Amino acid sequence: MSPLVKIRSERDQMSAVERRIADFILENAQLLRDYSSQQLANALGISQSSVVKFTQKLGFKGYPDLKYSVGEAIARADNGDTPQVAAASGGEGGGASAGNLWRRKSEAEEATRLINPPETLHAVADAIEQAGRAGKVFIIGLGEDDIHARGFALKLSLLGILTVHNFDTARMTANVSAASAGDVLLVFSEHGNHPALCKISRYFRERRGQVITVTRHTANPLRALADLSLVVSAHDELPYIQPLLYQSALQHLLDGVFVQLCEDHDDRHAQLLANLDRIQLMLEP
Amino acid sequence: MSPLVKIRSERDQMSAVERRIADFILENAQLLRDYSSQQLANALGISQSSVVKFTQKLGFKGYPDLKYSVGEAIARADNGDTPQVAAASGGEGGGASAGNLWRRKSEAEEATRLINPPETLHAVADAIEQAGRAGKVFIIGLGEDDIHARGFALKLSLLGILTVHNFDTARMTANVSAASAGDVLLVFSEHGNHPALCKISRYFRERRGQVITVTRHTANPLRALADLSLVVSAHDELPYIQPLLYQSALQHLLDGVFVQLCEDHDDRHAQLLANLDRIQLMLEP
DNA sequence: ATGCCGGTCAATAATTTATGCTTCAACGGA
DNA sequence: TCCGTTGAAGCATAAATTATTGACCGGCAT
Repeated sequence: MSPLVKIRSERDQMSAVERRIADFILENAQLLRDYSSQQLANALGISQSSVVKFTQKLGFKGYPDLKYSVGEAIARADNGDTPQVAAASGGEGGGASAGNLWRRKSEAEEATRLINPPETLHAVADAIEQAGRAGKVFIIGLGEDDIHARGFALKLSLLGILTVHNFDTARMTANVSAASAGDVLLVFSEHGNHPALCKISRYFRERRGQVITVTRHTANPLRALADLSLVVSAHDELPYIQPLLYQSALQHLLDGVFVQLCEDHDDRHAQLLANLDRIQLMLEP
Repeated sequence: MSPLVKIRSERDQMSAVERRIADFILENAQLLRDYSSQQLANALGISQSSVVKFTQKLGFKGYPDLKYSVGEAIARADNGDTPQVAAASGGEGGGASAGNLWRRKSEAEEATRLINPPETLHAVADAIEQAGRAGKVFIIGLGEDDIHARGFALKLSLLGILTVHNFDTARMTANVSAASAGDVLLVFSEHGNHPALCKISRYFRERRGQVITVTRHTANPLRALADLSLVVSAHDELPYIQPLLYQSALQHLLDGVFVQLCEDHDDRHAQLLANLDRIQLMLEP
């Protein structure tokens, strides 16, 4: 995976100094070739050890390893971009941004996949499965987040998992008072700092329920409350592109959980088939 | 020029030791990543200084410089066959299907892009833009289709386009009676054979409104009624995968329309920015 | 034969990278 | 509010990697 995508994806979680390093590398990747860790540190007015620690935190063996990887990424990009442009311009009018959109989405999806360990996905799927067997699944999201909340709730109900979906904090607060141990609350909140959602989550935990949050990959109050948290990485300078990336990456993440639910549990799968059949019948009588 | 080509071209004029270094690098370029100059020397049973001298003779600044260049060359070369990524993501539990899901989605998105001519996308964007300027945009979808209807309606309203969204045929029927020329109806229906939606569309046409349908790429009654129709292609044998593909491809299609709306009309873009700002303010007071 | 020359190496200097330790500031709980 | 904890950042230094120096050796032309 491209180190640049990785840096980009973790940028939001970084400290100030780390973020400066990240930005410098992202903007001057080509310069890295001639920079030692010390020079990079000087350029930013920070200590050399910070640079090394930065690289290690990202999972590289050390500074030379990062440098080498960035070199590869640049080389690949130089080669990868040209055919892409050709394909896009050959494809359709206005296709430049269309092809580009697709590429950006892929990056966001990949970055998102990387920051959510498979164990977490498993754990989330398991928690939902358990709750579906012995309790209830509460789902909430506001605004655009409601779209995903709604879609996911629909899917869970197709699997025969009882879900309580709300898009209104007042009603959800009321509903949550019926929660008990073994239940799960799924909170969708891009920025994770909506006070009402935090309150609901806290209340839910007090009632011994398990809280799963889905937010951006930042340190946010909501996520801090979670038993399990799914995180999304998606960035773009263009304000009308970034939400598309966020939603696409989030959707991909949810799809992953859904697939796992289907594949890990044969009975869920069977239930899904039955429900799909039933719906089919309803649609064309 | 590629360092590997350079090495090969000068190989014939090298001394014995140099030639052994050259051969080793040419045959094991990928191993170079993890070799220091000392390790390389050990592997060949020669001195480390010979390795350094070798690199300098070739015109590199030193060993790390050669190493970096070789890294670039490899990255450029194995453009296309990168089994590492697939293997890596396929490694973990459930990862196989995760990587596969991604591939299938891409295929569906591409297929969908291919069957929707850019003129149609343009026409749809234009129609919506017109309606937003001089009339109303009605949006309806049932069940899972409602998810997309809802999401798209939300986006349009961010662009300052007045939308009337319904997920209930009775209410929509009532609303549609307020339609007039210059209005647009956007109908989401995967299979396109819901009688009530057909009726609503017909009624809408009678009132001189423009009907845009979003359905599967099949001959279906709803699509037959459309002034403009967007179509989605997405197939999979697995019943729990196919809906994911459908939704993903559909979303991508809608995103394309949305981007076009943003990019073709600066004022819409400006409106979007203003609305995003306003929302931002509301979220964190 | 002998002096020159390119090639190699061991030793070592120079540079670069990695790590241990300290300080400081922010956060949360008593 | 105070205190203990935590984590980020820098400094000093150890470790490593890389580059250079100078000595040695064998071939070769003078």
